[in-house]
Amino acid sequence: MTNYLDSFFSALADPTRRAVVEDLTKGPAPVSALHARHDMALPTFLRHLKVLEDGGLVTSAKKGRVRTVRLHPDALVQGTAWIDTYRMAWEGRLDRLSRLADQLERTRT
Amino acid sequence: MTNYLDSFFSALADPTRRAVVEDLTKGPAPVSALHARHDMALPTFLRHLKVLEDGGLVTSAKKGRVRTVRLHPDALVQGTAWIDTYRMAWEGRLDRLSRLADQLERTRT
DNA sequence: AAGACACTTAGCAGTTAAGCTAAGTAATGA
DNA sequence: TCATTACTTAGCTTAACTGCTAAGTGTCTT
Repeated sequence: MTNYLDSFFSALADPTRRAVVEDLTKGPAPVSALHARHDMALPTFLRHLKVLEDGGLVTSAKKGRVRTVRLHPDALVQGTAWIDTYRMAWEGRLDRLSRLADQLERTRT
Repeated sequence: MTNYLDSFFSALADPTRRAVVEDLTKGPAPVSALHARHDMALPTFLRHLKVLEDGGLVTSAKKGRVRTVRLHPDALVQGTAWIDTYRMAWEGRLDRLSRLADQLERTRT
């Protein structure tokens, strides 16, 4: 019952981490550049990056002394799959409800 | 910087709570019916329902001694709005990248 | 009126999360 | 080679989360 969705959604449940995802849509960036716009200690920030990486949202690679972080391809697509499934089920239900309402309406007139 | 997305995403970061959302796509249900399929104490389960309600995913109303829980209309739609925004930005970027790749390809030949 | 039913509240225990500082390692640049 | 840069690791504190049990409140049902 527990799966990668736990870590995907908890990764997004924090404003700092969502801001990082937002930044990364502009392109890959080194840790230090990402850290620059957040007022917190580097080790704390690195923990956030690890959470994003564990959640499958970003990947990173180190070259020399610089670690470059980038959005994981398809991360957001795959992550929304769960929501989309139940969103469709729910919206389908709403559709059936309105068809039912239409039928009742027609029966009455 | 902190907003309702924090509680929306953390509400979904738990398998029990996602299962409840899943159940509710079939229609509204009383607390006891939802609780029946989860092997945990009722107070614990009620806490999960509260997290879902705080996250704007479900609403509930009590009639007599029964509390009926239902999916909040548009909850999943609104909740995916954030992801969709950055998903589009990211996919747009990928599109630009592939156009660039095409151009480079053409330049070389 | 009394018992059963459907939550509800209160409070406790163990675990995980988010922040910090201090100290360490590996790669550059002068 | 020595200092600087760019992380990295270790360890600590506080707060929040997830589970429990025990006891309480209001609503039926008989």
